[in-house]
Amino acid sequence: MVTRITELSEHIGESVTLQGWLYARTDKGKLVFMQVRDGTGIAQCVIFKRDVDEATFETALRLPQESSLTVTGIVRADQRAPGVPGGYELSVQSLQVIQKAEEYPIGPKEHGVEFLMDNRHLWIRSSRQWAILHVRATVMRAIRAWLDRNGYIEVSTPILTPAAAEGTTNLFEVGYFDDRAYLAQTGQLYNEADIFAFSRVYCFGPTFRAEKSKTRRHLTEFWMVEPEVAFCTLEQLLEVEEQLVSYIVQTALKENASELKLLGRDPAKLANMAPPFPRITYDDAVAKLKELQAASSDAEQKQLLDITWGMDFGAPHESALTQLYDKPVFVTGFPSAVKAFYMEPYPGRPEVCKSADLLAPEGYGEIIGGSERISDPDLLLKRIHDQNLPEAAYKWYIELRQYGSVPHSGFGMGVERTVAWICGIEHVREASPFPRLLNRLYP
RNA sequence: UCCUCGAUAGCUCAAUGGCAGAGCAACCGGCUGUUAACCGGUAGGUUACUGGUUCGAGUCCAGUUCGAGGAGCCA
Repeated sequence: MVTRITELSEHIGESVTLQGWLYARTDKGKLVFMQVRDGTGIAQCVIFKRDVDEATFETALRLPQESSLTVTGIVRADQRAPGVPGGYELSVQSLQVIQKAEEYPIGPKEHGVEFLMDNRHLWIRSSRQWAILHVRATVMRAIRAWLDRNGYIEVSTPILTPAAAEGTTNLFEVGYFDDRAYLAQTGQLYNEADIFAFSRVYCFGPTFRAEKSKTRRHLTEFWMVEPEVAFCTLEQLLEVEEQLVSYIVQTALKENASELKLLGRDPAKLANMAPPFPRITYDDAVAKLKELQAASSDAEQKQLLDITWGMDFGAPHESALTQLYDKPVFVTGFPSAVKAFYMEPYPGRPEVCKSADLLAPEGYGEIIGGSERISDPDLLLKRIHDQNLPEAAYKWYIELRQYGSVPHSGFGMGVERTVAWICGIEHVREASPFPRLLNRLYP
C-alpha cells in the first residue's frame, strides 16, 4: 500500500510507504534529512541513525539527488517540516533505493535561462516548474468545465490547413504529399462553420505562429481556446469572456493555493476577479495614452508611448493601459485597418470594427482577442477583395453567410499568457511544459 | 530584421594588459532539527570560435557562432 504525499495528513501516527525521488538531502551528524518528491508534493523524511541499520543510514547519507526510492516511516505532524504542502514528515523505518541517480545537473543554487532550457526535461521536476504546470492544468480544466457547463460543445478544428486565415508570413509550412500545407494559426474559420451545426462551440488545441518574436510573451507553439457563438453580438461576447476568465482565476485560487504560495504569488491581486471588467474604447484609450505620454518624464517611455489614431497598440501601450486598472480591461473598437478582414464594422463608422482585446492587469497585456464576425456575404467578399486575399480559398467560408447567416462572435484566449498572469511569472516559456521558441526546439 | 548586453570549472559568478579564483555541486571527514545548513579537506580549466595588436591577452581590436532583454508582430 503506497501513500501519496498529499494524503499524509490523514495518516498521522501511522506507518506509510512513499514512492518517489530524492529532491534534496542534507545531513547533520547522526541525522539525515531527505526531501522526497512523489509527483503530488514534497515531504521531508528524517532518518535517525539509531532508528535504522548501519547500511540504510550509510545509503541515505550518500544518496544522490533525484535517485528513485521507496521509503517507509511513521507520519508526524511537525511545524518545522518543509515541503509541499509541508508540516508533515516521515520518521524513516526503512529505505529501498530503486535507482541511484547519476550526478544531477540542476542543483539547489541559481541557474541561467539557457542552461535550464537545455535541461527542460529535468527542470520540470523543480518545485517552481511543478507548481506552474499544475496551475496550467487547472486553467485548462477550468476552461473546459465552464464552457461545457454553459452549453458549448468542443469541436476540434484541423491542425493541417490549406491557407492562412490572417496573412501568410507567420505560417509554418509542411510538406503534404505533393502539395504544401500549413500548421493552423487559428481554428476560428472552422469554428464559424461549426456554430451553424452546434450553435455554441469551442476548439482547444495547439496553435502555431512562425513569428520571429523574441519577447517574454511569445511562443511559436502555444495553446489557445477559441469559443464561437451564434446569435451573439460583441457586447454579449464580452460578458462570456469576463465570466470565463473570472471562473478560471477563481478556480485556480481555490485549487492551487499551495502552488501559488510556492510561486510567491499574492492571491489578493487575483481575488477581485469578477464581472464586470472595465471597458474602454480604442478612441478613449488613444486619448488616455496621449495623456500618459504627456505626463511621462522618462524620455524613453515617452518615445515608446507615442501613438496616433489608427496605430495598433504595442506592448508598452498595453502595459501602460493595464496599470490603470486592477482588473482585466476590454479595449473595444479597434481600427478596421489593423484588424483581420472578417471583423464586423460599426454601422455608420466603418473605420472601426466590433473587436475587443482583453488586457490582463499588472502589465501582462493581451490574453484574449475577439470580435463580432461579418455576417453579410457581400461585405465579406468585398473585404476579401480589398485585402487581396484569394477568393477561391475562402469559397466555403463565404458560403456560410449564404445559408442562414446570423450575427455571431468569438474569441481566442492564449493559455500560456493566462497562466503566466495567474502565476505572476516573468516569461510565458515557463507556462509551457516544453516551450517552442524562435531558437528553441530542444528538448 | 533592428537595438542593447553577454559567453571563464558541472552550475552561478570574480579576476587594473602581468601566476586562472570563489561559492555551490562532486568526493573524504565532523556535527541529533536541517530549511539553498554549517565547519575542515580533496579534486576539478582548450577563459565560445577564428584571426590581429602586444615582451605578455580571460582582459584590447576585427570577424563568426550561440544566448539573454527589448522593439516590430501577435494570443
